[in-house]
Amino acid sequence: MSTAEAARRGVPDAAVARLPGYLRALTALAADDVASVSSEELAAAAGVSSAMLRKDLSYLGSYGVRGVGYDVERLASEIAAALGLTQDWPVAIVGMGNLGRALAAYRGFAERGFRVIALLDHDERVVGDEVAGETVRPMEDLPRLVEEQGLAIGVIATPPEGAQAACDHLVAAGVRSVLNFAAVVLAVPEDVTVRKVDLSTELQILAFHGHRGALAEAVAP
Amino acid sequence: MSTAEAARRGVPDAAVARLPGYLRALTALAADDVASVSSEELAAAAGVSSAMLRKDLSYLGSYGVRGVGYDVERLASEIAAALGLTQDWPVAIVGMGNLGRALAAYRGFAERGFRVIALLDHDERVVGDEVAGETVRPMEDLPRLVEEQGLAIGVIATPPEGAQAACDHLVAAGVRSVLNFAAVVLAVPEDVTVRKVDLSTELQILAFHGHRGALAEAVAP
DNA sequence: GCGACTTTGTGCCTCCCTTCACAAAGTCGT
DNA sequence: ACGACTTTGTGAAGGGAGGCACAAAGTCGC
Repeated sequence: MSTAEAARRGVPDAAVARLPGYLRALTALAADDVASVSSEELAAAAGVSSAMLRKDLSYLGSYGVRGVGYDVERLASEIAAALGLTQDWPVAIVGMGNLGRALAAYRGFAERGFRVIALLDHDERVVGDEVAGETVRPMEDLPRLVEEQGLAIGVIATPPEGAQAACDHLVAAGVRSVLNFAAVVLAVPEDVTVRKVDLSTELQILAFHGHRGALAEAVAP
Repeated sequence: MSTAEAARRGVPDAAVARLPGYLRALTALAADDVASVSSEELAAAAGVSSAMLRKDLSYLGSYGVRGVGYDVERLASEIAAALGLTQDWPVAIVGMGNLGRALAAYRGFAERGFRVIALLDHDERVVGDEVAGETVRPMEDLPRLVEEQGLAIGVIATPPEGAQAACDHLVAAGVRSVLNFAAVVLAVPEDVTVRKVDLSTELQILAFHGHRGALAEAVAP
């Protein structure tokens, strides 16, 4: 089964969400000059069960060797290919408030072909400011960024009120992948993919578990 | 069914993860002086189906009125109670690099009873620095923060190499809820809840979808 | 006070994901 | 060259979550 076939048949979303974890574990192994790894070892490194790892990898193809395991370099490159990480992914960050500036300064984006090519804000008082060595641009620059630089991913770091407008700008310019840090549900055409990251939600889920743990203790000590 | 009963019976994790979204939508409605809302309307605001919303809420109890809908204030307060947001949740941020400083400055934490009570770092060259109006403390302060201030949630914003050590410090001090921004899988005792937020993973998932979209187009235009 | 209407709460069904378990396949020692 | 051993890849079973559809329950108008 070729990579193209696998992509056409469709990898379950749940499996896709784990692939980056496998890739990271493999990269770490490669850095330690490990040449080969079993599903058991790799699964432990990625924090999943070995059966799940094997099934996930089987969606991509047969890249292991029975009785031996997986070639680290080879598997890493296959996963990277499946994720589409062989190409460059230009990223723009919209909203230069506290969070936006933090994201602009954060090095995590630079990994794996994600390049922050522009910082934008709709507020003309912020446009022109220098943030993390880049000049903040107006929203009107978006269409040009898409056409001339192949901008593909937009990161929304605006306050909740401005998020939908920012998203609309991105979509109108042709961006079809959005990472949303604002605490709102964004409405988008169905060919646009949105992923949401919300610190407040995460904390509230943690609160539930902490709360629940304390309660369970009180009920059945 | 009382809240305590509901908590004992157990709300599915998938439902818990959506409760913060409902709560946020309700808070927005309350701010607009809306007194009552139907499952259809609330579901739309939270971006889920009405059937799912009703099922999720049914895990908490029967707080709706048939033929009418839900009382906004009442439901908000029931969800807040279920999530454990009636109490205060002191939070500590560990790791004062780029990301840690950003999180310290980010106001999103202040919502809903989450108070950042301490910023920590293991590097003595950073300890004592002023970040977002707070003095950075050494890791050794953790046990005291737990005992004297009820510290309950730890946020890990260290580089990947230091994340496990930071987590061990938190757990040893008695923290049982951890929000992990580092790109590693943390090993913890089973009574500790860890949630992971990873920008790189999110971007890679977006890359997959962008990639796949382009591929599907090429195959069947 | 009663009937028509609205909207919730939930039993049931379906689908997808995870886990189990084993046959297939390849390696390594002799 | 062959047999014992290891580890993958996958068919089948099991479990859980989401959607459907309707009975139950309460409101509102008359």
